[in-house]
Amino acid sequence: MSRELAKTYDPKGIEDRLYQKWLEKKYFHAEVDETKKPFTIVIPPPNITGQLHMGHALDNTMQDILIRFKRMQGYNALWQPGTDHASIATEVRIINTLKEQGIDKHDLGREKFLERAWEWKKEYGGRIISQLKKLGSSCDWDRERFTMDEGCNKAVTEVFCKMHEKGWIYKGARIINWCPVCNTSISDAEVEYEEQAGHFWHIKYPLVDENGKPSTTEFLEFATTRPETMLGDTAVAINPDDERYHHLRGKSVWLPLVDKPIPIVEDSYVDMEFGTGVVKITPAHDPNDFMVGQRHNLEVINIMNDDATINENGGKYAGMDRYVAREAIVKDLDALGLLVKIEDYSHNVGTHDRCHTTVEPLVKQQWFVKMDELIKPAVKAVKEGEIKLVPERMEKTYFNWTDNIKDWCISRQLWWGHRIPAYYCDECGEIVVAKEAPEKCPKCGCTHLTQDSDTLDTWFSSALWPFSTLGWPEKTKDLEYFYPTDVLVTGYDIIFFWVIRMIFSGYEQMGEKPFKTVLFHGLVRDSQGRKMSKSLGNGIDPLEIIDQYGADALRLTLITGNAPGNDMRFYYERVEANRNFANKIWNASRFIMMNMGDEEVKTPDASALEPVDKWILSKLNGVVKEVTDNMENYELGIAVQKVYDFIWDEFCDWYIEMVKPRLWAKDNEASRNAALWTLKTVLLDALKLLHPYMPFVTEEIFCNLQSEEESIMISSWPVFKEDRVFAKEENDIEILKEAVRGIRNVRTGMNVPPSRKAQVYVVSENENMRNIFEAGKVFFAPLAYASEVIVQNDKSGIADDAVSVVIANANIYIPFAELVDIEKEKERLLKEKERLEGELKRVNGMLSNEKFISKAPESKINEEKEKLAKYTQMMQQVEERLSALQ
RNA sequence: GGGGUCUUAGCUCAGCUGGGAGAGCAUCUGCCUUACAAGCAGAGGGUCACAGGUUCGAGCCCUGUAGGCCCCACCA
Repeated sequence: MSRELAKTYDPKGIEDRLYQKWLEKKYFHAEVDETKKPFTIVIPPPNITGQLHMGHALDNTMQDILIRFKRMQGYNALWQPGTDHASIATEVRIINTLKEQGIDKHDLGREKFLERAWEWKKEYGGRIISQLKKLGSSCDWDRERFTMDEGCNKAVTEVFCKMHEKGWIYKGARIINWCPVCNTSISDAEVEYEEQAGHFWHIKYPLVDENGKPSTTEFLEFATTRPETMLGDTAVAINPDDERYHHLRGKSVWLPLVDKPIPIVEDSYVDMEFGTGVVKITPAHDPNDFMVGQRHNLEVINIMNDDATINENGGKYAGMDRYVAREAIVKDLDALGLLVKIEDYSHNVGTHDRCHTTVEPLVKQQWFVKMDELIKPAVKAVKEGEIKLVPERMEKTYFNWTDNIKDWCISRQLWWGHRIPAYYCDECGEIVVAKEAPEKCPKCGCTHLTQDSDTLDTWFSSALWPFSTLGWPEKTKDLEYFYPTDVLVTGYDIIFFWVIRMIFSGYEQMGEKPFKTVLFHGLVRDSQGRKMSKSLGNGIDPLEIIDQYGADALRLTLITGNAPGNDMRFYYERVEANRNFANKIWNASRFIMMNMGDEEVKTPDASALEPVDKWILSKLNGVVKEVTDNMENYELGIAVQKVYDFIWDEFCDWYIEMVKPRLWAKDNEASRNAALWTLKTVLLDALKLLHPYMPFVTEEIFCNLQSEEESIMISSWPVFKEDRVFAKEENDIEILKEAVRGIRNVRTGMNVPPSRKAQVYVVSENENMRNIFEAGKVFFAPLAYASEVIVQNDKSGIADDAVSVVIANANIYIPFAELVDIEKEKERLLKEKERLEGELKRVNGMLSNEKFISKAPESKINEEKEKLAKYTQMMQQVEERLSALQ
């Protein structure tokens, strides 16, 4: 059999081939299996309009890591995939495409429009899925769902009708946020506040005199940022405690331009300290004014059309755009002498998060979800730890929202989405909410009923995603087995839109949480820390990175050096470093395979294992535990860092170098076999630990290394083994490593080329130390560039001017004769002495502190005592050396 | 206005429940040593933002200050 591997790892070709194999073998597929414990993740469904960006890449890499980890641990792992119809985002895209063809949405008509939308879905819905596959995502594609497929539609209708019956979904005229460009209402969560430079118009309204006419002498002054809304003013308000205006109680002012009197009302909402302490009240176009209006029974006059032009209530301004009307009104007020002054003013303006149009608050009939009761179990669940948020601080954000919850406006004046299952009787106006269109009106019996033309907020269906995808409202086996799901992985930016809504929906519909843990990640930013955005053009395409460096390198880059919930910056240099890591493992494996050749590696007797073998096995054992623990705690960055360090530093840089002489020696088959077996065993376990992070390179090596195994992704996760703890060997090898490092250090300090070998004397009165070095000679010699290693218990036969390296309980001498510069050597030893003095001072300081002795734990005290002994001993050696050089 | 978060090596960031400061990149010096130059061996570089406090002991816990970022609220 041939085990030839290319000299560098090239992910191209390999990745697609392996992914295809996994698909064919159905490794991603999960079925209900009562003999196994389920582990479930539902994907945050990407928009059908979407293209894979770094946020998706991060989100899905994290999910894939968790799913692969649990699958290897023996869980029945289901990663439920699907896509979101993304009502408004998709509708806007289609409208724009139509516009390019010169077609208006309304000319096309609803039915034809929806046909186009479905075509769009067919064309682009699959794009993001194929991109997720490039990443290596091990979703169960057989279960792919869509928020507007038959099952999800059923779930939506079911929930709407149920909640309506319960009175938790209602229709009413409330003040809502209106987007004049998208022509629809939007929820509070969709409003994004932007700081904008504007003006503050100081205006005065004349008081109404005894004759019911506007006074020419008395005025009430106030300021506004939106003068055009005055057309809908139905009062001005003052604070009831404001003595400056007490003489105006019960009076009215004259609303100019509209020419009618409006009352002065008293309301504590008015801040006396701000401006003149007078506020104009426009109930139809400001949320606060709306509430004031309700308290004082004020008339609500809507002055705007859906496209934000002034309507017939605006008199001569009717037909003007809101900003045109603003200018005209200011001009007219000025002409009347009612404009006091104009100030520059910077304030926050609500905009639509999709199109950034300034939203217009206005009063309209809409459908709402009543939140006060619904939210309660969702609050309780997080408060009591029933649902865990990772990192924990996200709870603050969560509660900030739940504590200030307002009813959720769910109706949208859009076509692409779930149509509201409400029907209106054309004759008597009766409203019927039902799963099926009613044949006739239950009130008047007529057969002319029209369905509500609105659709639902896109988040209404995604709120049901964790159970609608498992078959709800049917009582399916999947639902029973896989629900509640285990982890939800998502960005903290959609905690309000989605996470909270899934939680309350889960409790309300299922009577059970939708997931046990929410793992949040942050944003992937560019190298300068800016958000990646289309307008800045600073986005980095994950697919290009995959093409250039491989999916494994990309995945590792997104995971390393990052704690949960934190934003991260993206650097090409880091991808490169991770690509190099893939290559490093590739070459280590190549080395092992080359040495294995075609021979069979037998499991050695325990006695055949040498100290180095036990050392690396013991180290690996520790890493297995650390990695597993960190992954259980969702510390993916720390976990993979441990694997990385172990593979590169311990395994490649030390262990492989240490066993080379044994592999090349022809005379000791048992030792060679033990080394090969250890190499293979450690590599295989390390590959398994790495597999969730770097699925492709690990699979390729795994299968090359042992052709009879079909896949690493269905192999079992390594476990900590008590019988592989070798404390003594771990300790002994560390001593040898320290000695090697010391020798290398001295040599480079003297510019000795590696090619110049020298004798190395190890002198120790300690028998154990001598044994350690004797046993390690085979590899110690080449690592320390020694021509010969001589271990003895005294200094006999060693030249006084030999270079020395001091380690605890031993002195190492390298007689370099002509290369040694006595002065430099003294300098080096003095520096070492200085270092030891510092250490001793610190240790002595601690140990002579009575409070430390009485309060610190015993283990800590013993630790320091051991150090004291070690440093004292080393100090003695250094001093001896110094005096010998005098 | 409320809340969160960050400030650690030249850069980007780790640092879990408090017990002698780490990584990658960058810089410098040697090396083509029969897996890997996408590599190997070594080196330099940090009053852990500042000021207090708790503690035998603080990068880590508490309080305050300064600066950055984010979220929420929205005084018209």
